[in-house]
Amino acid sequence: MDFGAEGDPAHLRGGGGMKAATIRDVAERAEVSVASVSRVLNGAGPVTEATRNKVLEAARALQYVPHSGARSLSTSKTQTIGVILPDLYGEFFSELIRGMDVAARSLGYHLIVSSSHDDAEEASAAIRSMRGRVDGLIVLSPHLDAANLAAGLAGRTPILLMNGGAAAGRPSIVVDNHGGAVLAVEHLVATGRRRIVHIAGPAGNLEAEARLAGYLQAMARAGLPTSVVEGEFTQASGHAAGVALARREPRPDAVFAGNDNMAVGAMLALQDGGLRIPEDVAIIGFDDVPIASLVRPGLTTLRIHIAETGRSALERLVRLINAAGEAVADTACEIVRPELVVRPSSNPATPTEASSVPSNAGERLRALAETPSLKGENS
Amino acid sequence: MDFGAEGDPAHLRGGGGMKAATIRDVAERAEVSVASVSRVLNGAGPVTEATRNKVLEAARALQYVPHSGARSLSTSKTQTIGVILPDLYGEFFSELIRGMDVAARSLGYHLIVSSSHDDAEEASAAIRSMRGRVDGLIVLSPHLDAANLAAGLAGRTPILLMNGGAAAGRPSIVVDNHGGAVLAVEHLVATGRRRIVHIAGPAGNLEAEARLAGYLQAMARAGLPTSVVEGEFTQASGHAAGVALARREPRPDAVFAGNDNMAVGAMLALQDGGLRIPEDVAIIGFDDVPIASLVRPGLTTLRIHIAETGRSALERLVRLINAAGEAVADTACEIVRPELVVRPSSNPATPTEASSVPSNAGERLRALAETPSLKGENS
DNA sequence: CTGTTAGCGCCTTCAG
DNA sequence: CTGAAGGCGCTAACAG
Repeated sequence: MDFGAEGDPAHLRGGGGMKAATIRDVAERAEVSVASVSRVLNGAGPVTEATRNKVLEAARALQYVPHSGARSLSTSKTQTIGVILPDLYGEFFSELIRGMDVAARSLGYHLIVSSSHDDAEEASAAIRSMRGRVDGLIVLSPHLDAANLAAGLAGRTPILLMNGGAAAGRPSIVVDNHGGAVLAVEHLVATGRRRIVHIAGPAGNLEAEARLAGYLQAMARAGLPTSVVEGEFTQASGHAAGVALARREPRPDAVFAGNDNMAVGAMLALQDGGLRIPEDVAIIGFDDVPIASLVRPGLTTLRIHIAETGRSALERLVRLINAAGEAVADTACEIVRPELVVRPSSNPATPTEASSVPSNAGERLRALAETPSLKGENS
Repeated sequence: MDFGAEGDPAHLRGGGGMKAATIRDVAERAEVSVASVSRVLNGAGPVTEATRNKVLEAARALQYVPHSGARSLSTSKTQTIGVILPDLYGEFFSELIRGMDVAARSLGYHLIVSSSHDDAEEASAAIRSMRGRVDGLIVLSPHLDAANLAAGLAGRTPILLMNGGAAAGRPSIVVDNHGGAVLAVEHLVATGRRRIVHIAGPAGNLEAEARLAGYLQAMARAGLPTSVVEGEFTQASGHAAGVALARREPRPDAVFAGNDNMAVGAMLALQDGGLRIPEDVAIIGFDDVPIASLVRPGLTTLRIHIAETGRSALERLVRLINAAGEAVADTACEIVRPELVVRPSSNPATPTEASSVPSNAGERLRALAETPSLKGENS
């Protein structure tokens, strides 16, 4: 043990002040080559039980941890995927990320998130800055069209589009926003509503526009006059819209908001304006974020299994990554169809006298019926 | 879409099939050395206007994007920081991450998140896997104590602890959970409540335990009998607790939940059980997540400016990173003091007859008063 | 089975 | 001002 007697005090510090050990340090201490160390640590290649032990013991002694950055460089695999999103507000994106994170973990990938890109240029820069640090990208930022995407990538980084603008020929996942909106309107019409207002998402947002289009079409088909208020997908904008609507004459008898965020904001505003939900005004949102079932009355909405969608998106991207070159096969645009979830906020108008009690029986009943879902979604 | 008249068919594909250009490719095309390219692209070092132009133009033609992984290896700076958290459920962590993300962006850092580590071993592995891909770590996972931390790092990766277990001698940020709990109880006592039950967070969670301890101490000081129900920080567990409490005799007149999640769950259960909030039972939570102001009645809680805390945490970590070696100065444990936010859920018991209208005047008033904050928080 | 040798793509002295 | 050369830490052919 000539080398063992070195007595280097720095090593004794247990990783406190020393520079991290490299594979070479381990090799020296174990008196083998770096190749052997690599082989042992990666479980690849033939190794004697003897050297294996020497390496393992040296690695432990040095508290060696492989430098994933260096490894990435030589394998050209980072085991991390990037997610480009518009911002982190609201529950939609956090749910989505949660789903992706779960999938990523189980597939051995890391997640690197990048958000709040105001314009296409900035978003494009963000995606560019990902080169060399991710194996693939999931893009949700609505600012990125096909052109900017192309400008952003030099290489063939696999990309999964989820920003509503299904660029033809690119793997993508889009929600059937139009169809969902139609379902919403049809539900309201079927339950006796006629003066149905739509609180739209921001102009330029493809999802918002598709939902708006669906509303317009369904209303036209029902022979009803349309009315659209502009919103921004935020609770605040929904609230503002609600304030305005509460004063409008004749008062709307239903509100279809472009997403749950705005629906909740509008609901609070309408309630604060003295209107009863759903007796005076029915409300329906879009997305089915967790909060939708927690507000009172519970919010009718179009359910997208958000976390589930995120999980499946990530899995598909990983498949794309592994498929590498010949993945030209997967160029499909997967469509997620929202499902109508009826909650008390859109109950058919009930007799006026019944609505003055804190909670009518019907609502109470539904609330209880919903309870189990809490467990399923949150435990 | 004229990508240049070069006529290279591969390039026309808009980054479709070519392998990404390297710095060497740029150098060759510009007929200079890689060193010059590097200098130009990094704006460092003296360069002739002529070569600078040649390089720039070559880079553009090749759609060159620097490989950040490679750059990291040579500069030993990744410009990304890792966040280790227990899970992504609920609004608390998503708010926190949002705050961090904003700060990271403005400081030129990326964020890599890693969550859902069930035990200390797994969490320790996660943090180990970060070596070489982050410049620093923010640890929120409650499973990691000082020992496991030390075991995880070989080098001197800066770490900011936020898991409630302020390891002495390590930079950390902790919430004054004990003090907050005392505030909660004192508020309830001051408004006439006596049978105050605590829904505690999971045993073993330091935050949960501190809040519990605060509750016990404040109750003792007030000369009141204590009662604790176990929860898990989830809405479901809060709901379950609420169901049990609704049946209890004598009925509690106040519930202090370990966090807002559980408070909301309990509130719904109590309401569904026919109890009125706050007339029959007052409820108070902890954290002040966005949803706290959206449920009805609005939830009284202890406000932690979550996103703000996240932002400041990230900034501090970056400071630590830049301070590099001599940072032994910052070993402090920053304390975040929660602030009591009174909302209708803990209003003093009001006359019974007033409570039968859908919303009493007082609640209505407060709801309106809260509205502006929506704008600030969500726009 | 093991060691040697090239790189991965970039930055950065150090001469010229 | 510019180019050549040596790493950063690791993996992956090759020879032995």
